[in-house]
Amino acid sequence: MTIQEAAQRSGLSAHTLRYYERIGLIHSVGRNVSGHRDYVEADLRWLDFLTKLRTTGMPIADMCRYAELRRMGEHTSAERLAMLELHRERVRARIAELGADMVVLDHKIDNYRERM
Amino acid sequence: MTIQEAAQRSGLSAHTLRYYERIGLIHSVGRNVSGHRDYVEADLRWLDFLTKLRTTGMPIADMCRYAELRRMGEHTSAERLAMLELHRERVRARIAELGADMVVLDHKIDNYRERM
DNA sequence: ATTTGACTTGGAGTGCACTCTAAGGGTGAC
DNA sequence: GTCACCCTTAGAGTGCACTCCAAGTCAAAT
Repeated sequence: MTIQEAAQRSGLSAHTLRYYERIGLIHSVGRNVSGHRDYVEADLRWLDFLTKLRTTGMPIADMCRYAELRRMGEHTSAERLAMLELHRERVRARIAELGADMVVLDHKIDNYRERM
Repeated sequence: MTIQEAAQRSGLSAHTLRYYERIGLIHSVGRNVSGHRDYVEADLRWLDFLTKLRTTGMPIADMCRYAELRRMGEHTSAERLAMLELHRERVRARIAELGADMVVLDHKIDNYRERM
């Protein structure tokens, strides 16, 4: 799969895919005879997971750490699990915060409606 | 109220308060005899509201637009209401997205747990 | 009277996450 | 074979939202 196809399917730009590889988020994408990147399904699954971490607000630096642990093998599972659990807690807190802020927003909107 | 007190109570830094004023987010904070900023309760309430918009992800540019409409008076209520409703919709979508992503995160965590 | 420290301004600097450019090489259609 | 268009790399540039700095003013404490 070419970088354009991978970009299409992952929702990331080709620029971003190269950038992710450069900083170590994606390890060893294959190259074809002419040196072009050749993505496989496993790369796409990993990209999807990375994208989930990103859209839920994990910093790139943490994602790099996670990717590094993953490359180091099975014995890093506990640390990876801990990272995910901490992240989940942050996402949960973020959802709660957004929910609370939306209540304020609702009130503000009600006020506007009443005055009109 | 001094800028330090306003910073303390709003949760923003003094740097940020000056920045917000410079870009037009906060209009005409009073000055005391020596030219120092002198915040009043109404400023604090406005800052709290601004902070809600920020933490829910509204871009600074949109907040400036909202602040500008507010300064223009009552006849801009409809446009401000429309902005808030659009923003609320985005926040709702964001909460939904985070919730969906958290389900994936939960599965991933379950997988780790089972394998250990 | 001098020191300390908080304030003022305009403008420069920072960190993050991309995003693009330049220079060069490979590939497929005509 | 040549044209259009893809790919490669290292490195520079961008946009956002702050965050800090320099130079100067002012007020209270010693």
